Amino acid sequence: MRFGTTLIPTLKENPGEARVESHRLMLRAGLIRQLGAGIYTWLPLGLKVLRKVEAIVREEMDAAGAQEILMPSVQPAELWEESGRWQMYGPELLRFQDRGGRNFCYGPTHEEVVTDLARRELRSYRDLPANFYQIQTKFRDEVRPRFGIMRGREFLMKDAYSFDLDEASLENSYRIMVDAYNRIFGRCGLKYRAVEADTGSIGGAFSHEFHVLAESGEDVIASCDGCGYAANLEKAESLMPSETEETCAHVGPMRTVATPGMKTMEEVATFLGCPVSAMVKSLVVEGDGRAFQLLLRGDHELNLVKAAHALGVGTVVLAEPERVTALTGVAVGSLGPVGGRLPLWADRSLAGLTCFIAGANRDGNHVLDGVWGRDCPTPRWVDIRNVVAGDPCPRCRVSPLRLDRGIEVGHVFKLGDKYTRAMKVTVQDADGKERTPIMGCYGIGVSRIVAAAIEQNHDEQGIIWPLALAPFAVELMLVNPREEDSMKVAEALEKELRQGGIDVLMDDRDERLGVKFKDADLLGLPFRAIVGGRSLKEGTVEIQRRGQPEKERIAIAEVAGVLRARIQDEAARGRS
RNA sequence: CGGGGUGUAGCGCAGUCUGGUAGCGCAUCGGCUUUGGGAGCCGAGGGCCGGAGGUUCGAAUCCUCUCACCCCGACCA
Repeated sequence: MRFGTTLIPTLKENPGEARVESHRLMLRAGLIRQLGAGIYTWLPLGLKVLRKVEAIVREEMDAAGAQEILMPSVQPAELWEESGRWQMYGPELLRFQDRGGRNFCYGPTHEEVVTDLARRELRSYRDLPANFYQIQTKFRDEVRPRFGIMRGREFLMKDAYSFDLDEASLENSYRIMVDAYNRIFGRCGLKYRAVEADTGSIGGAFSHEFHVLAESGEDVIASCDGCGYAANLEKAESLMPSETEETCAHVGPMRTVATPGMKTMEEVATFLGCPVSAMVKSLVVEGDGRAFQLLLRGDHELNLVKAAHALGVGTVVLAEPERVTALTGVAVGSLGPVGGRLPLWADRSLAGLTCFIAGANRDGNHVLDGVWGRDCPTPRWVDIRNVVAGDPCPRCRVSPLRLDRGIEVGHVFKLGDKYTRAMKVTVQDADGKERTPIMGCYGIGVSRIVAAAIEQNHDEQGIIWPLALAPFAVELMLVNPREEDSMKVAEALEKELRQGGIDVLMDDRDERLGVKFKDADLLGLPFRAIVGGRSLKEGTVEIQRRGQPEKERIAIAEVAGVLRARIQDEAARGRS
């Protein structure tokens, strides 16, 4: 491909709206252009990258025995009513009507469609296990699209759905997908981590997320360098403290002190001269029509997902301050465990406090030297907080947990019979009995991988593509395209490389060399060959690896061979 | 959804407070020079100042409405 005749609109200046490096660089390198909030056009170079990711995903899915299909992006509401999600799904679901007033949605996911396919086409246990996948455009009307392609509303996703007769078979299908995912992300040249994840409202035994590690990631993942445990923050467990903490020198009788006008934990802690970690904060949540008072150490954060599990309710929401007062008779700042109206559920970490400081359930007052079971009912000890860096690993109980940020690029989980049951999928088993298959579902954010790869691979000058994702392996730069000799050498080299199966972008523009260098750095193609000028006079071509400063002069006749060898070498190392 | 911000040339921005016929840099086009890391000089083209309504002799500028995009928040009492 020639630079001069391809739409590669590079930008010298930083676009104002971009907040993360991948977004900035994708705009500056001319990979994408925004059409609306969270909606982007892929320009030629960006599309090349997207296709590379797609190809890797497709190869590995095929190799794992999954069958590619393509389902409609527009889906009739009836299917969603059958599964119950027409009501359950919130405003993220883009709904609209056809000319006859019939309801449709633009698919944010395809469980309903694939399940409908399964009930029509799968008859016998001999048709199982089956795994269908597609690579398709999805639309989710995100509350707040941001970071360019990273969290767009429209995006390209690979989604796969497996059907098995029993749990053991599903286990196997699931494992095959996890293996395939590891190969996919490895081949993409990404530093990633597979983590245990919450299964959400769908339930099911377990679930894994695949995260590309990056500072700008929106998710937090906890991991243990000692034993390899890794989980996202929603899921990561905290342990019951093994020893009690001496929070009071002498445990005396409980006292009440006035803390007029103090609203935050910090204000009260400062006033009382005690650490925030010795204080107990109370939060009121509601779920399934019931209200609960949750207790946490002052320096800990509530985890709503874990709280929902602990309380045995579907979802929980934090009550508004007015609602809290209505339920408890106290303003939020003075809520506490002593003499309250609501059932108490406390994070396990509080079991380690010999005594506590908390709101007094009287406006403007706090209690000191409270003791569980003496001054208030002993709460139920549950795991409802976010883990923090340094917490002991819940699995090996030895090493400390570390927290990293990640970009979720893959998610696999077992669906069970949620959809097959709701939509009445059955097959006959060997005994001729009707059985309901169970499902697994496996997603990869194809377009998000492009952004994640850039997030992980760039410098001040621009992108540094992993070889496997680079739109071209080589940029062939002509110092002066008007020189006939240079052009001849470059064209011969381009032809030779192409015949060797290597993608080449030739910068044949009649621009100043500096412009071409800057653009080359920005585009970040792995290898660069510079034809012309002083090196050509001595019969050589300069080659350079993006990200490394050295340039090498190689005899013209050998350039293609050297480049091919380097590329093959890197590709081989990338796969191992 | 709540709060804040911004819409002016392809891109980045000034001009808005204090109304007076729209500007800068980059990019684009032409000419000359230059040519190994975003060149210099000369010249040129390009604007429904997001949209609608209003106030005024006169509106990018003031008022009302509206649309779009961006940011922050939507758990810490």
